Amino acid sequence: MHIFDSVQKTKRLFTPQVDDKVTLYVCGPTVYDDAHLGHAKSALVFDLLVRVLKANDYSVTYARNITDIDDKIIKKAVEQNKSIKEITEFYTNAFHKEMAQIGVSRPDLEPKATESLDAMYMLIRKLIDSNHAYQTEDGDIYFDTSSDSQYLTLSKRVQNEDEKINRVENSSHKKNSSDFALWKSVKDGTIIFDSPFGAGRPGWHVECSAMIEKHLAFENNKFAVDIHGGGADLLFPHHENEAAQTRCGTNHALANYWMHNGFVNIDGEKMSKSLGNSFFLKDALKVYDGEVLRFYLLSTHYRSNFNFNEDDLTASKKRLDKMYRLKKRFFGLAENRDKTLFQEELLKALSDDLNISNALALIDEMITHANETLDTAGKHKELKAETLSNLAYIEELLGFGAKNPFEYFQSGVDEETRAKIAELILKRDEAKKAKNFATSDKIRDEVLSYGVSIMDTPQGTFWEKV
RNA sequence: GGUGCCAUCGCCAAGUGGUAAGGCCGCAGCCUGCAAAGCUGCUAUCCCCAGUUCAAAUCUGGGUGGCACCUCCA
Repeated sequence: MHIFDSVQKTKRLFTPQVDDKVTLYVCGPTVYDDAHLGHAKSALVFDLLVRVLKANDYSVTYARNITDIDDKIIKKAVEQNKSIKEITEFYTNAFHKEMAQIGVSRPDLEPKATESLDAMYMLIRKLIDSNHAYQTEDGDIYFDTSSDSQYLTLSKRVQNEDEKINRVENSSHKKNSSDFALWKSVKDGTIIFDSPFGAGRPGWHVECSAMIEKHLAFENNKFAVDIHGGGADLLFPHHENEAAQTRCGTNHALANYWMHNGFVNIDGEKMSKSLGNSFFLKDALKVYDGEVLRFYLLSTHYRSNFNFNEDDLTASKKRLDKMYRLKKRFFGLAENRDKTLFQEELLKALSDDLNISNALALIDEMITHANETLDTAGKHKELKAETLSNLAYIEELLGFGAKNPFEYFQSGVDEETRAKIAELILKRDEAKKAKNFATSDKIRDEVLSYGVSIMDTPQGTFWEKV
């Protein structure tokens, strides 16, 4: 398997540190608001990565944190006169529910900041003891970036001298402008945790380093985790700072491979609250099927920026429809799990830094070939077995096609309408049998008025929601 | 201003030295009572200029045009 390492900026052969065991850590959401399409994209990308790693016979331990200590959470709690816990539980539950709707499996570990304070204290202690961190007069603890000769090697950033001077003047107690908070002492009497360093709350960056150390890292490994992932915007400063903390506070580097997913834009615009709420996953799910969203958001390479657009989504849906129509032709038949050449090629494509475009092209070709063979030789036993196996493999590896195909095409249509459509189709079939085509076509128009299309097959007449 | 990324058919999108995958849309045809679905066929030389090479979309230099990060952010 090959992975593009976004720090070394090159595609590297993936080799775990320990045998066939892979540790993966991905920065998860800060639970102060609803998940947007960007959260969905990131979760989907690493969900796919885990599936592909497993298909390559790796044993994967995947951790994605929940940041439930944060200034924005506190702000919201104060605004809504609720407890921190009420806010974080609400959004954590919503996150889980929405991720499930787009087929994202739960990670093996989902550490919360509030449950990892001990690990943070330990790391901060080590950093202070080794002179990589210092406490100011007012109780804040900062990481001393000048103490780390490798600082900024991750994001390959060059510090701006002018800015450096300005910031030091603005922030009275920091030694260097780039120093970042490990611990913020309480100043306004809001939310506090009692730590050995006084009351306050941890900085964002230290949460991840500490959780990785607590849950995934082995003391004497060269790297704390094999792969560290997250959105492209996290490279600096978040990952840079995480890496510095781990490097200076433990005896290993943070990650061997870094993966950063591209951004989701809406109709060419960067997502922002001023654009309204259309970018919330929950709102997208009101309009589009979760699996269609999954397919669409995964349909382009994970490192590219993604432009969310309704026309493209529609085109993408048609591609998924085609797979389900093939599944219809096999519905009810027993699954077969023999490994086929197609499956080997599919895995090979995805093992090349998750090349989804090549994978989807292979799927399209497989579908076309299966349809073609089925059209010309309906009772092709071998083909049936192979196709069933292929569809099951796609479901496992990519999470596409798990639904009942009839349900897939008819989702969102209420019982009453379904009954009415069924009744009309029955009438039409009678008219057709009597070769009364004027009547049957009239009935068809009536069926179509429900926003569905119908298709006559050897197995009978079926309808799909348009 | 600093750093970095990108530019492939009407649209989406692979391909990083060996002669342009796939999907959507469109056109023609097969199938069908007619449709729909399915199938078949057709449609680009890769932003511009210069260079390296037997060979470049792929490498180098220059240009033009987008975008991202540098503050919280997936």
